Amino acid sequence: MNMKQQNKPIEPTKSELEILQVLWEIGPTTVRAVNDELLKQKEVNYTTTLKFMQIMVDKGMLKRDESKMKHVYAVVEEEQETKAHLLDKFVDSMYRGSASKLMMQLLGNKKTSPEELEEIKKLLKSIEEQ
Amino acid sequence: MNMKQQNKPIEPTKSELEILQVLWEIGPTTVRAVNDELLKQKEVNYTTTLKFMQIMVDKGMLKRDESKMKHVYAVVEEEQETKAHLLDKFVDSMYRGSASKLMMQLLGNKKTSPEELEEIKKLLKSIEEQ
DNA sequence: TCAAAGGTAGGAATTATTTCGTACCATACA
DNA sequence: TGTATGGTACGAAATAATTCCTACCTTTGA
Repeated sequence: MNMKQQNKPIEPTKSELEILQVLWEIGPTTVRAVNDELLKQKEVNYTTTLKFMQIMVDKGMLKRDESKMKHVYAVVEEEQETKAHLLDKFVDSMYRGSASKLMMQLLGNKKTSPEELEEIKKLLKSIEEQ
Repeated sequence: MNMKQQNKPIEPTKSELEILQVLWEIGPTTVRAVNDELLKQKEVNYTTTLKFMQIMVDKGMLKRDESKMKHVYAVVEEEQETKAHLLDKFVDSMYRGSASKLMMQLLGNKKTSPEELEEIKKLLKSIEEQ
């Protein structure tokens, strides 16, 4: 039942997002390699990761090269495109689409370190200067 | 089966978040009023909303005044506290905890309007001036 | 050659989420 | 009083997400 959804936006679940993160970081690779990365963060069985990646192929989130025995999986959509969409969804659902409200939250968030704040100021300054 | 989880952070599902948004906006109120608000956005049956709100009481996300026939529901945790936590979780899972990376995404996002960008610049400028 | 190692496929169980039907209770008013 | 209206409670069904067991296929090396 190959349910590839070409045009619909990619909306990964929590587990799927973890796998996407790994693939974004290390590039196209095998289930084994992805699972090894995930194991650095949490307990997870090889076949569980395999199953998720198969489901993700089915959903059209990943594509796979089956020409070798060790299938190689790759993301379908670019990292920035997927993240832009997810961020947009987040801003919509949490801040009624207001990016500046999110900003205020971010700046008021105790978890945001002074170093991060410094980075943000630099970023904005560089934009100011254009 | 009253499973109130006092100390664990509140992690609402999509539907639960929609209900929280309504309660944050209009304050403590009845299922009917929440459902009326939700109906402005989507089709939803009264008993579905009721069920969610009962589940949310059970999870310790809402509290309820049962002294009158029309129960009045209120959020347990402050809006800003919940949002700070959810934003933090989002930054962690999407940007490895880097708020400035999120910022860059936000500023590069085509969906972010020029007005929003102006707001953000103002916000940062006011911080600069401190 | 044949057994171990390491792949994939697919089913099935469990839990979480979403949805709503039905029963039952209280209030209001004809 | 008794019926319509509008509440809550509860159970159950449908779907999505998570997890892992088992079967089976390839490769490799003793």
